Amino acid sequence: MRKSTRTRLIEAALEVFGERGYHHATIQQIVRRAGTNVAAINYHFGDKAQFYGEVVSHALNLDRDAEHVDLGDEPPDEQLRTFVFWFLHHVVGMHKPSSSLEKIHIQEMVNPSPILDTLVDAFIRPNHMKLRAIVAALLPDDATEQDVRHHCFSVIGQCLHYKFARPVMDRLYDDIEFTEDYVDALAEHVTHVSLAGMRAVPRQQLMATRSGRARQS
Amino acid sequence: MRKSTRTRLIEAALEVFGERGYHHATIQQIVRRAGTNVAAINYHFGDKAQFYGEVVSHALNLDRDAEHVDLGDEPPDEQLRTFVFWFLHHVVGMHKPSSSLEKIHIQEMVNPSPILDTLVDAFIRPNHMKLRAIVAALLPDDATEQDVRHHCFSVIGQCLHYKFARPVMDRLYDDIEFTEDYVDALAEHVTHVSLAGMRAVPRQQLMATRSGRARQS
DNA sequence: CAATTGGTCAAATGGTCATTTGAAATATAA
DNA sequence: TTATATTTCAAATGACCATTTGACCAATTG
Repeated sequence: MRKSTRTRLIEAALEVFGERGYHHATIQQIVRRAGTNVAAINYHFGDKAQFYGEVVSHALNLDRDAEHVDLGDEPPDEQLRTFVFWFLHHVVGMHKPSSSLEKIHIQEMVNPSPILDTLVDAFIRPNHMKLRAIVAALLPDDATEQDVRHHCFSVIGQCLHYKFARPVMDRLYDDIEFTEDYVDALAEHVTHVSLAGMRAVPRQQLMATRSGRARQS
Repeated sequence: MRKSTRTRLIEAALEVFGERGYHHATIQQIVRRAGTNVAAINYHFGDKAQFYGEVVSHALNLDRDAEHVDLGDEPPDEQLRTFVFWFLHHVVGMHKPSSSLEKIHIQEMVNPSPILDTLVDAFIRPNHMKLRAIVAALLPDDATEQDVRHHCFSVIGQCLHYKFARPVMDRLYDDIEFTEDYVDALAEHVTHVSLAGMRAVPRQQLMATRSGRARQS
């Protein structure tokens, strides 16, 4: 027997919401892809917002079942490398198509909806904590909470830039191609910069003289 | 005499497009702020798209007249520090309100419109080239084109993350406040990581053994 | 069989928005 | 002043969208 309308709707919506985001996705596009009509949304889910909630829950369940990045028991610098490779390939990569959850993750960062809270709790925070543990292991013992956070954000920020700034990059350079090997090279670069940043000595002594700069213009 | 309707429209639109982006800004909001009505847009500019084009041109002209970051003739590492402070405070900072052009820059990265080409040519590329020059001066002479680009993107990516990921950061940590001093500290951190990444020895020898990783899951 | 239920459908409704229209007001030129 | 062009306005139009409605179909149940 054919999949139930409800199932087809959720699967179609997963794709469409991932491609266009909550606001730009229209019910029409979803029901057309699911081979039914708009009233089915109202019947099965109430309205668009509740529907989106169901779709994200479904994606989170799929994700729970999927295998996650395995950091093994390697030394922390190797774990960082593994993490960055995983993050760039799955969340940013284009060739190996990101899961719908990861696409929705990106969409929600760009145009947050109320569901972002759920997404942070169920998906983003766990991954962030994994990274935090690695960073904390790499930094000196006296590193502050701020240091740990900032190094985490440096890692993630470098990676996500290749997602968010793609339209700009393509205009700055016309020879960029995100092949699998190229993403490998990017991952190696990000790992290299991040590790160097964490290993270099702190620079607290400079802070005092610095504040005041950049207020020039 | 009162400013012309045309001028008031452009100034109001600069704010509204900066706050909401092209797609989410409505003509209503703009004309209300300008104290006129919707027909004025059609009369003076044709339609919303052309109007937006005029607004961006106007912002670019303002920017041309404004003073830019002065990198001086300091050593390149100091120039990088200056650049990062400037970028974080102006493009990312919240307290010192970004110019409308910088807000539109961000909006266009998130939801590109056809105007992005213009924006890249007139605003983004010049700044990128400034950063490129600094990065090239910091890297060893045998650094490849790819290395230069990637280090540029690492700098910018770390900075922009504090703009794009704010909704997520606020949910991960409830004690972040983007005061002026905090942005100073962020800038110092980004500079530190970036400099460390550029000074550390290349890692070409690792590349070969790396490709293949992260294809595990 | 008849009646109820669960599910699907095409069409209607109502809201938001950009865009157009035609009249009114204001400035400019003759 | 009169005539002409420019600018503003309130209201209409039409596109797109989410949501609702009521009819219709098919399976289930007594």
